[in-house]
Amino acid sequence: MRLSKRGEYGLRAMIALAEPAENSDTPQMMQIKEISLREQISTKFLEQILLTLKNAGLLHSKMGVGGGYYLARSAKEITLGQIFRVLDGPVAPIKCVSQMSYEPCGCPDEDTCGLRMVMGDVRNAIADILDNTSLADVTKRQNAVRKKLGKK
Amino acid sequence: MRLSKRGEYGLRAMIALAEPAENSDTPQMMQIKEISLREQISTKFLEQILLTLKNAGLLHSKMGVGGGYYLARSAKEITLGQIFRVLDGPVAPIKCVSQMSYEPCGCPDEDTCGLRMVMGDVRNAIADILDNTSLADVTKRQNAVRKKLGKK
DNA sequence: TTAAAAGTATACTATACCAATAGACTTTAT
DNA sequence: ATAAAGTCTATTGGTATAGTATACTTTTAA
Repeated sequence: MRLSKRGEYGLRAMIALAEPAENSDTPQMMQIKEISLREQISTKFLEQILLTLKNAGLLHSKMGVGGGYYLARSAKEITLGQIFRVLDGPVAPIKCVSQMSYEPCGCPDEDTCGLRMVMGDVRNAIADILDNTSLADVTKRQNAVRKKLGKK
Repeated sequence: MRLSKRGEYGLRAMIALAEPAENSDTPQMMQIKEISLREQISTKFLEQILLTLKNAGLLHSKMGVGGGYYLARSAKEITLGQIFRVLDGPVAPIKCVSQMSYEPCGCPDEDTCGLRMVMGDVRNAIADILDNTSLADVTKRQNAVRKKLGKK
């Protein structure tokens, strides 16, 4: 049940982009370098990832001097599920329970397949979290912990 | 969030081994061929998988004519989580929230990392299902559906 | 006692995917 | 015009997946 590095870096970057915007409604623009430095991610690799996210409509960008990336929508309207699916594909552990890319799995009878039932539960549990957690929820939670620990 | 073919086949095989034993307390023995035929799994590949499961202590076997594999413990006492971990490793989507094989993930500060918090939730949701579902639970559920649908 | 059934054990292979790197190209502000 | 920034395509090295092949050992029934 693994999150790939692409997924991890992409999620981290999106959270970073959501963070400063926290108290303003104007989208915060950040440069690739800025993010890669702060999150310790290979710049070139991050380039690809942000591009993918942009092509998927989750990010906008501005070219040229003083450019950068910014969220395509407000942090409340972007869920981790959306980001995850763009970078790592379906949430389902097995294709026969996938909503976005169903495929039969070769068991004798899908209707009575116990593995399928359980994996369906797992898929729903994961999707429940990822689809109901927005970037804003994440930054909110981070701040709560920071406050509690008296950090930064 | 993927279950590998090894994991899928292994779980399927274990469920198959749990099934006939349902109403008896004596462990049901099945041969590799029998299982591979019924579940449409490459015999040679399944061989490896069952061997792994055996070395992990979840299966026992009997060699020679009339031999086969059977569950090492009763179906109630084997959970899907145990099987999964043997074949596919940790349940956690990211190492920094893994119980069985923790590793830091390189974010600036683990305590306040939002991604880590959410992935921790995901890990717990998955583990909750997998560790609280036994092979007996699965076969029970299968039978309930069979009955309801009037199948076989 | 020996042949066949069955599991055990290693090694190998082809393919795909992942993570990262490289380099050339395009757009934009100054 | 030039430098800063994103865009695009290709390539690389490594690892994981999903098997296949082959030789070996143990057990049992004829």
